[in-house]
Parts: sequence; C-alpha cells; structure tokens
Amino acid sequence: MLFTHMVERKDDPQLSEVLKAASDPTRRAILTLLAQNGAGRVTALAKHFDMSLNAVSKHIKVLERAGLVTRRTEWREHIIELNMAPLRQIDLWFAELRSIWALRLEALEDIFNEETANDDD
Amino acid sequence: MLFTHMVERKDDPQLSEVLKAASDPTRRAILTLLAQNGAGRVTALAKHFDMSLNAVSKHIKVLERAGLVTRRTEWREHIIELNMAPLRQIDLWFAELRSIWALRLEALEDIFNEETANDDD
DNA sequence: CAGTCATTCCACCTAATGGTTGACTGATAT
DNA sequence: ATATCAGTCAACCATTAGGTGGAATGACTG
Repeated sequence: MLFTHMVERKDDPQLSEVLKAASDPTRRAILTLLAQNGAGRVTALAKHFDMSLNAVSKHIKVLERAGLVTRRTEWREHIIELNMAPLRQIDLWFAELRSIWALRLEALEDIFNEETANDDD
Repeated sequence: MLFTHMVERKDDPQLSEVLKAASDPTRRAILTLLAQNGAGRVTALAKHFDMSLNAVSKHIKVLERAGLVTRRTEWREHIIELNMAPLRQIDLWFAELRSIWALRLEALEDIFNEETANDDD
C-alpha cells in the first residue's frame, strides 16, 4: 500500500511563529534574560543589547505575537514576562515527526513479515 | 547578588539555522514527507507542492544547510534523506532555558530561607 | 545525434526582517 | 508648567527570503 498524498496539510501557523521567533539570537537572549532575572521592563531588557530601544521593543513584540512573552502594562511601565508554554508545541511537532518515522519502519517490518510468510507457502 | 550582565553571549548560529529552517511550513512538510516515505528524489518531493521545482530545490538547500537533510547524489538523481539529529539542539536549548529558570527560583528560595532565619533572631 | 530527464545556477520580483532616527502619548518629578 | 522618562508608532533603508522563469550541465533514450 502506497500513500502518495498523505502529508497532513495542517500549516500550523502558530508553530511557525514560535519557531521563527526563537530563531533570532537577540530574541533568544531576551528569553534567557527573562528566565534568569524574572520579569522585566522593556528598557531594562534593552540595556543588555547593543542596539536601539526601538529595535528591542520590536523584538519583544515578535515574541509577544508568538506567545513566548506576555506584557503586563503597569501605567507607564510595561512589564515583560516569560511564557515557556508555546515551546511545548515544538516538542509536540518533534514527537509527531518521530512517530511518523517510527510508523514507516513498522510498515516496512510488516511487509517483510508478509514476504517471509509467503516464502513458507 | 545581582548579575546584571550575565547573558551567555553564545550566538549559536547553528541553533538559529535549525530553528529558522524548521519555521517554514513547506520545509516542515518536506521533513514530514521524508519521515513518512523515507528518502526521496527532489522531483518526487516537489510533486507534493503547488510550487515550482526550483522553489522546492531551494527549500531543500536550506534544510541541508541546517543539517536536517542530507544529499546522496547518485549520478543525475539526488536522493534526499532525513536527519533528525539537529532537532536535538532545539531540545537542548529548551532544557537550558528551563534550567536557568529553575536556578532563579532556587535562588529566590534561598533568599526566602535566609530571611526567615533572620526572623528567628 | 537529437531529445528528454533531473537538477542546479542565475537573474529577477516582491514581501518581510532587522535595524535606524524622529515624532508622539502619557505619567512623573521639579 | 516644563522637563523627563517609558514606551510605541511611523517612515525609511539595506538585506534576506520565498517565489518565478529560463538557461546550463550532464547522463540516458531513441
């Protein structure tokens, strides 16, 4: 049995966003900072980088869209908090890929078993 | 004790590449196809997508640069094979982030314990 | 030898990314 | 009231990314 068109066509745009957000070194550094020091203000985070506040603000927005970070606006200060939950999706995708791989190997084994059974005829 | 500049400044460009390569739905679909059907030719892979062979060829090159796929050139045919190993790096990064997080919580606990000890004085 | 097949390379287009600066909003401090 | 601080928004610029089509390479088919 050959499944020529069996790709699960679920785009999963959320997963794409998380992966893309995580693919930038600056953004990963921001996540690390938050893990290290806990929640922090935008300006405080920006101090660690050799780039404008604006650039960091943008990066934070990307992380926010991906759900990796949440914003708690306390009057004029925006407190940024780490949220690792979406990273779980990466794990899930990874696991799925592995299971698909395993399934194929199983199928191959089945074919092999059938063939040896036929040999017995 | 406050570590203001403690971000581990290892860019890890390899991790960035893997994450970015994985962040595209078409490329993830290619990986899924390879997991499902085993190694395959470029053209065979391209058949599953509604885009030019050239585009798919490019995507494969990106995956190749990230090490997620290897190419075995058999004369005129290029056989593309899945290599899940680099995905492990994502796991590692994830684990590191979690441990950094855990470390901070531990530190907080220590401070708390010291304070309650002082209360006893 | 002419034609096709598998694939890449090249030139091109468009949209998105990562960065900049400068102006803006709203809260706080003097 | 004015200056300052936190942060975003908007416009801009250079680079990269994802896609296209067409030509080039190199082996196989008739």
